[in-house]
Amino acid sequence: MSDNNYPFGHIELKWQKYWKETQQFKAVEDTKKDKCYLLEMFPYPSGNIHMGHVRNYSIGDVVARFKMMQDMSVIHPMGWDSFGLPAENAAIKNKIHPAKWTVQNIENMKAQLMRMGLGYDWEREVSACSPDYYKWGQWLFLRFYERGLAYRKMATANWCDSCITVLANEQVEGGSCWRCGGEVTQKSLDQWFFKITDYAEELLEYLDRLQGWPEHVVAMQRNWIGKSYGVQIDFPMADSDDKITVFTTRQDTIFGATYMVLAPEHPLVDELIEGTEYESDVREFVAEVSKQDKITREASDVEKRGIFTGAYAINPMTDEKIPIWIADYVLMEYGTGAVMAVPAHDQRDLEFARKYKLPVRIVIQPPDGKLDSETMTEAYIEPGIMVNSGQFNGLDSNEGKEKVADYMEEKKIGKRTVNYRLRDWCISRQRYWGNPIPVVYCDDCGIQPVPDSELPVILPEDAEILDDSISALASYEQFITTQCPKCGGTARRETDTMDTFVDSSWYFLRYTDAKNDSLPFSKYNANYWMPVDQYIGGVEHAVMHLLYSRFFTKVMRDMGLVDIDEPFLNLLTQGMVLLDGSVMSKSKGNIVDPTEMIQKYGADTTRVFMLFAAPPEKELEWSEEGIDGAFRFLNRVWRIVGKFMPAIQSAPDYYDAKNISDDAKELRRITHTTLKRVTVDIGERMHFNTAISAIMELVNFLYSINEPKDDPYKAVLKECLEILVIVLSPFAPHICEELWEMTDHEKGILNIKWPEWDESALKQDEILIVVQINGKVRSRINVPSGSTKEQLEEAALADERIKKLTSDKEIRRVIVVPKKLVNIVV
RNA sequence: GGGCUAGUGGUGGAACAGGUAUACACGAUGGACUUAAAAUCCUUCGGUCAAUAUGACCAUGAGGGUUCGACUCCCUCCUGGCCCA
Repeated sequence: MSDNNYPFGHIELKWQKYWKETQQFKAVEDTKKDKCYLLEMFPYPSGNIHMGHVRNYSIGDVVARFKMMQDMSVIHPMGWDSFGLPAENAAIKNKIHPAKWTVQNIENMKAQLMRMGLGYDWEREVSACSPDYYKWGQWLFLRFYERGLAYRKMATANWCDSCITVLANEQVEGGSCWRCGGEVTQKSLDQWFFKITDYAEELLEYLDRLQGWPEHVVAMQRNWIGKSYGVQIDFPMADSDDKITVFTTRQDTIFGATYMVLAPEHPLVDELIEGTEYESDVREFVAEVSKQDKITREASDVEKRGIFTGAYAINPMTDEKIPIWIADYVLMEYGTGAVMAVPAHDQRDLEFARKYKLPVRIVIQPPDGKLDSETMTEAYIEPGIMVNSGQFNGLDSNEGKEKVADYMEEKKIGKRTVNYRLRDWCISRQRYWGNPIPVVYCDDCGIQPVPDSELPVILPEDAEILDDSISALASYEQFITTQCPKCGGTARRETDTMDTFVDSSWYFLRYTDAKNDSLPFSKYNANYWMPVDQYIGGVEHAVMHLLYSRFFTKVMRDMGLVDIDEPFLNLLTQGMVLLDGSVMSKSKGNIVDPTEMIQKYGADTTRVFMLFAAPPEKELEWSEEGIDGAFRFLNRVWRIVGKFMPAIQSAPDYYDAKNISDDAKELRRITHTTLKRVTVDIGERMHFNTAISAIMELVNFLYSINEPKDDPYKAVLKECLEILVIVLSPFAPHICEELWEMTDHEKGILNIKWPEWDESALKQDEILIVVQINGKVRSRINVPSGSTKEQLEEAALADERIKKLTSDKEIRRVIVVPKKLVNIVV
């Protein structure tokens, strides 16, 4: 690198110091201004920032600076998602306490973010593992509990027999324990849940109002909630008074239900087999299935396994006796844990029926052609004409659906219901490094919430973390043993901690009032800043984090803490930064550290390079090719401003736009075109790569013009350079602050108002029109910019080349698109 | 397996509402400056055929379709990526 480059090291530190000292990014609740809440997902403090952070936070910073220059009251906070498993792993590996490890990492990463020149209001910093934050997480848990939204039930967790521990999902690798490689089974434990299903309908309904969200994220959430309309049908048992309730959306196929299938975990299973010849085989099968994880069980490419229970049910429509089976592909969590199997019209049922030689009966025929129940290998799942269905024969199956449901309701066989795929949120984690669930267990009084006055339940920092075979909390006696808040007797503390998704479900509200010590946040502040105007984060959070945050917001609204329905007005889901085709992650060891790049080229270059590489929502395959180009560009800006400095210093402040030379007019046109492109690209499209390329084009143009001689031209040039520095400043803030100061302006480009482009400056006298023959470009003509359709057609047909090419042909049609093209069809 | 998403020159990408495909940049090429190099500045660069030109044809993962006109809309397929409580 040569000495001719601009001195970025000196400049960047100078302005970072200036921003800090003058509190440029302090957020103020100013009711006279429009507010703008700009938020990027807070990072997990893993130790160093990575390229994904650089991308995410550069985007946010550009928008924040842009909004500030548009004279809005901007809040742009930052914090730390600082609870979670990696801290515990690091603790075991490096013999360092998670708290210490986390605090070190935060310090380090905070310095790195500052070195990037990112403008945050650090006074509002939030850290999930700090007691003054997790206290309010516990407080919220208790409010959920009071409202019946937090409850305990048995649920399965991943369990490693040789490590004698619960494993998080990410610790299970292909069905085996990540540490010992031993078999992972499913173990039932009492766990805490949040009743998100109570809000399923509202979470679904409000999706339509999220106009500022990408459609695909809305679609993912809609599918996740998975609302379906169907019927709950009671199937009486053949030999007892019991009944089995199933949920189906295809009640029109019930005449084809030739057997039933229960989930292995179904509570009725024990009863059905007890004391029968099938008992031992069934129990063995149930035990085996319990080891399998649910994704594999639901997958349609694995062979289904099942076993007959020996019991029969009655199909209430046909009065037939049908066998009851148990199979791995039915899950207790969905619907009622029991299904009526219609092999002719459900693929999984068909495969199962073929495997176990169960009867297949066609009850829907396609409109064209006929199915054969003996030979069919593909279930027919489309609508058709009902057959073998008693009084419903001949009906269209869609119509039949309603008729069957009506009949069932009338005969009290079943009733219409709505089913959701969404399940309640298990927030229990059998881990140490998380927010303790504020509950105690008393032998006499049962489950007792910890009183508000005793919050927070402090996570003991002196607990020993020996290895991860058992949660450090669960083995720490001083923590466990406590007094019952009700009777004062000896009681045990809950040792589960909360899922870290709980911490991230309301941190955006804490930012609005981060130092409040009597409430999670004040209603006034929350109402002033919320909702978040622009949320930016990785697409990998499209469902869970964003759904949980929406849920929390609605619950907090119902508690009266805040008046908004939805937390995030506009959402930008940033694409991943990939290396060799997969996400950069510590576990894969393919992290690229941005520090080196900042050292070598500076923060401005790093930011420009990152944003120029691709539009934000696209995934980005990492490559350093092009970093030189970004650096070269900033140097070109530096030099061209220097070159024209004398000219603009002698320029008058004003010019009459109607009275300037053609050259000046052209410069002015390009300047205002650039201003418009950048304003729209940042403010509306959020496409920073094209904004930067527009600025590059302006700079290229500046290199092609001559030294200005007359005063009006100098004044236009001065305006051009000012606009250049302003529009570049959100991307490369340090160099632009410096250039702004150098060109005789007062310090602090953030205090400048973002200029508005002059629409009249964009006009061109002549524009280029394409002339096509049969859709192929055959000529280009220059026409006055205001030409009418008729004038365009006339000019196109008068063109020499077009005349020649059409002379021996018959013109059938002429299509004229004003300002674009003329297409002649021959 | 389900859901979502992407595929354009040697490379990253542009084309915003169906209207000039390849802007901007990287890289490469040739040149200017220099004793030389770096830096800087300028030229050329999708493919095939041409060599007369405002030239022809082909090209946006593959194959079909709609249209005067398709990277863009529809159908089928192939290949990557993300998420799955």
